[in-house]
Amino acid sequence: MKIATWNVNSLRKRSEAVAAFIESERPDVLCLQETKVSDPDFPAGLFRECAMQVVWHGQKSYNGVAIATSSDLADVERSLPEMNEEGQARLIAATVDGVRIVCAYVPNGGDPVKYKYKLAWLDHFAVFLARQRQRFGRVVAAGDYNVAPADADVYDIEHWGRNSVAVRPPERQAWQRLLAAGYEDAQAQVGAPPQFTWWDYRNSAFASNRGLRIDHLLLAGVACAGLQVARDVRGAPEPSDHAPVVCQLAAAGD
DNA sequence: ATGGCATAATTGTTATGA
Repeated sequence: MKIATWNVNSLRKRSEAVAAFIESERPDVLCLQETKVSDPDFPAGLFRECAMQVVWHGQKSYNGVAIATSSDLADVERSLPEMNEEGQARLIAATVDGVRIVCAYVPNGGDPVKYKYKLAWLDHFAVFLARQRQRFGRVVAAGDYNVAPADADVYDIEHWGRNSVAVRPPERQAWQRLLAAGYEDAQAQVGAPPQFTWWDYRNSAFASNRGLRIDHLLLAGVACAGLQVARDVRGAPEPSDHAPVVCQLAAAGD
């Protein structure tokens, strides 16, 4: 099974890019974040034309997540339990071919006022992931985590700033608690050098490869056989500021 | 220290992102 995750920064703005990515990469599962579209306006036809089923959980203007698959979707869940009072659409989960797929858009928390919400969200997410693993056994939790787990996941930690978003100790500790819920970073499984997944729109950050690795796939009960960042997608005209990450799962029993 | 750029909401300007 090939699983891709991509923060598209507006699904409607990126509809042609999404169709082109599906056409070229042919993922079995595609997790999308920052769809930025309310549920009645969700462009489901885009996925029908690609022969994919899709489920979504969105809101007006901000956030929004979706899971598309060329197979069948079952047992769909929306929202993180106990974090729904904020009304932020950041989580959707579904089962595809016996693998539980979790698609998450973790709060950015760049604003100090919102940082507490990010940390609270991550703590609830750790509990959610532990329960998903207990219930389903085989889980892939993909998405934009807004955490660069190590300094190697940052182009230049001193230039970015050790007190800047995505690298502060509390959010890195929260990331460790996600692993402690019984998950392994697909990146760690393949052992290759980490690749950035996000580059600022400003100051030619992509051209000079000043990026962060903040989009991840956490695995429980399954193994990653190959992991790639689709950098060409970030280099295309009018791109999202994130590139897709593509994970090939090892066949069951491997 | 701030802004750079992009997007959605609107249609001049603000909220948000990482």
